[in-house]
Amino acid sequence: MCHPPHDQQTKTSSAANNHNKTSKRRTTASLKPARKIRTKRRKPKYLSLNLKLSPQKNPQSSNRKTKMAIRKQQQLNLFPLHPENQVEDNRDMHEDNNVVASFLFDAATDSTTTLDGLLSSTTTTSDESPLSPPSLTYAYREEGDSNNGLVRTAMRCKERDASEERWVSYSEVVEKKIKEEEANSCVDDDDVGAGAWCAKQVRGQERTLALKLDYQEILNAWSDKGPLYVDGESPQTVPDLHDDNVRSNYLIIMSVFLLAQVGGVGSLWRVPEMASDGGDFKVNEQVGGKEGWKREHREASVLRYKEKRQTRLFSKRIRYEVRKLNAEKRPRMKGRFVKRSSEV
DNA sequence: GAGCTTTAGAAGACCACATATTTCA
DNA sequence: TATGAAATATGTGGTCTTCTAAAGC
Repeated sequence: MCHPPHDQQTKTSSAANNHNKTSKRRTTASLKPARKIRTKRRKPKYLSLNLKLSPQKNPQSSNRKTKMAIRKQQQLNLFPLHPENQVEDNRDMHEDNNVVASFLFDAATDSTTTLDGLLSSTTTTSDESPLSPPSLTYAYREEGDSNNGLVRTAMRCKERDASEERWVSYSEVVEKKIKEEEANSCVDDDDVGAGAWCAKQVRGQERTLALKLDYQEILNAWSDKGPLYVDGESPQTVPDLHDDNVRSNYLIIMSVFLLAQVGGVGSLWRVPEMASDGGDFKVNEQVGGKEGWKREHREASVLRYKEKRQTRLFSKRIRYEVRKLNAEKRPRMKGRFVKRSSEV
């Protein structure tokens, strides 16, 4: 259950208690100097939307204001700004995380790779199936052989040498590809469109092609596929990952989120072509052209996305206002509901 | 740098009960 | 097939506890 932000009063009171205890200890051990005041703030342990919630609540003091501001900076950016609205603040995060992202997605060296394959395959090695999509595990096995190596690699991101840059901008690759194809007089204008996996074309070049995700493209592609949340269904509804269509869409969402977190928005994958029925994603080597995304459709999608983004709400969603009212009226003891007295 | 203590804050548990949903006759 | 009763599931908010990352020693 997702609760609203904790009551500040509770926090302050418990903090006050702690301080009392501390001061007591200090008096007994007065010879020792008091601890220095912390200068750094801890990072949030878990992903929290708390600061996205109810931002308009009246702060009770400027102290609290600054506290909240500091904490806000620490929150993960669950819904990062659209690339065009990004500001410089993100730069540091990108610098820190791009290495992780590059390593995560560097696995995609085969043109047959799909997001599905990339995310679901965890044990494949090049020995087992040379034709199967390269797995994330395989990516790490370039350097190690642990099954959970990828995770460790991600965690170890700080240890990686910054000079070990493997991140290849998709646009660069596409440009190269287009130039090559233009040189061969067989270029298709729209080939830059969503979802071209062009590892084949660049294989053999100096660098291994990294699987890239075009963040904007994915969001645009998703914008006309309905909300991320399943409105009107019970909150217990979870994606049926046995359903190929659902799984594909779900994986895309997760990819967007993951990329937003670890890779920023600077350089991202291109999304595979989405079928017209909104269901499956297909890797189509003949993407673009007349069968691919039509310009008008894409513009409309972008518009829809922008509109949705403008009107996005971060407040807690109350499904049943009546229950809220009832709960508010319900008697409590130390925050817990208690039985109503019979006289009422 | 390892190992310990302290601090602070996120997350989750807890409660009663009205309402929603499902099942069955 | 329609209806109603019974059974079951769900959601709601304030406070407290637990857990744990980070800082300090």
